[in-house]
Amino acid sequence: MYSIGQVSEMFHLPISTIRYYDREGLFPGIGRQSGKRVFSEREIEALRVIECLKVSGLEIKDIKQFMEWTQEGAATYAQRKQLFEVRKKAVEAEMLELQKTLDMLRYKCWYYETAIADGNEDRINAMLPDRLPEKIQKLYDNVHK
Amino acid sequence: MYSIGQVSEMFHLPISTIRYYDREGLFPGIGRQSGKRVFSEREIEALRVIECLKVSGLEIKDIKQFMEWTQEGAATYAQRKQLFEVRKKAVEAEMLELQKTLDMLRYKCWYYETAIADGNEDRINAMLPDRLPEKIQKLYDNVHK
DNA sequence: GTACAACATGAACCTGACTTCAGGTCAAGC
DNA sequence: GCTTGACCTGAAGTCAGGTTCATGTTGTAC
Repeated sequence: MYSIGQVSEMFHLPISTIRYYDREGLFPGIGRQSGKRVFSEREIEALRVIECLKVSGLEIKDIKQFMEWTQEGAATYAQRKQLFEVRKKAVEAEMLELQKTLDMLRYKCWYYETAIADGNEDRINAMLPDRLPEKIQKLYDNVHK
Repeated sequence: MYSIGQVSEMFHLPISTIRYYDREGLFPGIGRQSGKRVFSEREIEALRVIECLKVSGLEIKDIKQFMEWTQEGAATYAQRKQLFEVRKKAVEAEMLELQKTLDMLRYKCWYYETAIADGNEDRINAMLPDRLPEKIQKLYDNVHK
């Protein structure tokens, strides 16, 4: 059993954020002791799931929906599973986009390294768009296709 | 040379967004023809960089800063290179976090698959926290450490 | 019994990134 | 010359996800 302050430290979240989550219904049925929130293992796991779903791109109101489903027991197993399947696909797609972004960043790093070495962009411009060093050409093509 | 409408289609961005970017200074020195914005290869490449930097987590005002650097020529090569290096590290860190998120999502998918098969969570709870199937145990440990 | 830290509340405020709105310009086709 | 479509503007509105504020309560330490 933890106080809001302890949870704040455990998850490196401001207290105001945790209270905001509670206000938004992310801890349905959280316990109270003389007015103070009591975080049990249930709420701790809820927070782990909240972090996960947030990173996956889910909005707070949809996380609330999920938390309501967990209150309804076995009847909502299927919905809950589907939610995680959908999030899994979203994260996989996001990773592909980040991979492409990384290629652009790597290309730009090479670009400015070269520009710094040359003192200008003339030599690079002469190589564009299809006479770049092999590895760099791949990055360039991947992003400028 | 493209009109704002053509650029909107090319990048699947609302016209209002492109105008907003211009208002925020993301196309310094963009051309005009009888009042209308003219997007040349310069602005097209700018938009590719904008998308990249946005995905990497950079804010609009910092992208504006970068665009100003590109106006200043060779004097800012070093700053620009460093910006991309920093973004590269940020994206690499983000990918690590997404990888962890994916492990949580995979664990939860297994969890609900199993709960659906069993009709309840009793058998799963009996396996927790360290008697899960080997592959699942790894996901679980990775997330609940 | 009073000071203090840690909690509580509702309401207002903030920020970033857009979007919408009301009204105006411009070139092309009829 | 009028309509139409594509463009323009500044100002205001929206939305998510918090944060801040003013004020109040509670349990413990001195």
